[in-house]
Amino acid sequence: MGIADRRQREKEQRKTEIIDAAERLFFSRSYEDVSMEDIAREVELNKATIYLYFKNKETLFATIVLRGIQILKEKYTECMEKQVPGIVKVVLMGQAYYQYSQEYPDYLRMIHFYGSERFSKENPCTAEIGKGYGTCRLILRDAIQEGIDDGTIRADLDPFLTSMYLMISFMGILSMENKWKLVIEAEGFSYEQFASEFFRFITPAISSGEKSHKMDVKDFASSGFFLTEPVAPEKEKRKKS
Amino acid sequence: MGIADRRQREKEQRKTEIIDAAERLFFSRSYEDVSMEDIAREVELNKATIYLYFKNKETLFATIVLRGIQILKEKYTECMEKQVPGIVKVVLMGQAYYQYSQEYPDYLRMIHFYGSERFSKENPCTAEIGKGYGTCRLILRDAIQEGIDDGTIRADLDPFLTSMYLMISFMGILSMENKWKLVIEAEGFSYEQFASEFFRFITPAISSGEKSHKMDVKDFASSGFFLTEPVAPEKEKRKKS
DNA sequence: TTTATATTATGACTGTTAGTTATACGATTT
DNA sequence: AAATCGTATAACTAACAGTCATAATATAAA
Repeated sequence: MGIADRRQREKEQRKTEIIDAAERLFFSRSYEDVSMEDIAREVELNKATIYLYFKNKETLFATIVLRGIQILKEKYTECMEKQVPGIVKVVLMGQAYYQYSQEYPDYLRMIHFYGSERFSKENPCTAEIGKGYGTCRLILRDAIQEGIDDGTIRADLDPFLTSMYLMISFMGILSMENKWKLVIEAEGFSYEQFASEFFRFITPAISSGEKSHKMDVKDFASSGFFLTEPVAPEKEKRKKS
Repeated sequence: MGIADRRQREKEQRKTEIIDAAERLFFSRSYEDVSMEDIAREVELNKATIYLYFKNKETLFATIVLRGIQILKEKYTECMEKQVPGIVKVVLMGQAYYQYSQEYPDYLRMIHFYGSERFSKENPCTAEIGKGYGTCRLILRDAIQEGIDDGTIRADLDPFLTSMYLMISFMGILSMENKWKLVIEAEGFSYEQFASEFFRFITPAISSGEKSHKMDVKDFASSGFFLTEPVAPEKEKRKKS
């Protein structure tokens, strides 16, 4: 009994060792630039051994992506638990996404890479990753519903659609960092400003314009609610504070 | 003289034949599922011959992506030439993107695939594709500037940032069709409604709230300006008209 | 017309990689 | 001590991007 247990534990530990080794490599190089040979060398096992633990390279990669999604889910859950109006939860979730992109840029890169085709939809991991992302969106949707109920979010919005639009926007803004950072900085913005300003841009689209809009500008802007100071439309004022 | 000309023409024709054959295959299968052998067979040439015309598979793929970008650029230019207020141009550009996604779903898929890493940034085609996309965004930025000048768009918005946010949102909304279509339809929406409703969602974020906001709702909603009728927040009204 | 030259095309090749298989090892059980 | 079972491995296959020496073909020169 104890022996079977130990063997089970050892097996799971081996699996974890493989994931850890693969993660180190996938964090530092792209999917195509990491071969199963490389991973085998990193974890000091034969390549064929890895295939005893993972069906294929895709599944191993997806397992790491799932780790990343899990962390994001936790961040969203924390936002939801805060005692603040619905619209503030929504903005907090956007900011949580931004913070995630700064804390775990490699997970985020892998998540986006996994989302971009080439990975089989039949793989059970794909469904699980989709479910993980879906959970985040559901949390966001609940926050939107709360905002509608407490009067801080436009009552005519559909919570489902709005949660989709916001998730897609968050994802888009933060998946572009590598690609468009230089363009953004060439225009005199830091990426942090770029992300922060997005919340100020989007708030009027969701705000009920009564309680919440005034609240954003007056109460939150000065108390660290937004990531940075607002950007004035004149170029001269764009320098990062 | 005439002979050199003819040979030049013939060479370019061969190149076009290769691109056309590759396009047919890349339209029907994914990047990884189309081999250079396949393309060679399709165009009835030896694989090595293709390498006389294209440096590598990436470059051939990118050449097709450029065709797609060119078409999008033309659509944006058309919107810009319309004699309408700035905010209407902006929404028209979003709709142009939607129409493009319906007319040329395969180009769009290839464009998004090209954008998702794995393709070398050193390849001159990558820069050219980036420039093509950049041109679209500049057109959008000009439309936003016009809207600010004619009072239909919030004067406190930065045209550069706003054009980025909108482009990213358009791209995001329309790159998700394959992935999230089922989720959206499970909620009782058609993808067309999903895209159309986005414009109604985003308009308050850019509208100056004076001339333009009322204009959207009163004048345009009933005259085909939006793609579909507005969606009421109740699930019962979600069926596609 | 014949020969030389340049361009275009090709079959056969290399190197790399994901994934498989037959075999060996080592711990546990009989 | 022998049989059993799970784990590990070396050697393999198949597929593919990209290369190269050689051949075929068209143009130019003799």
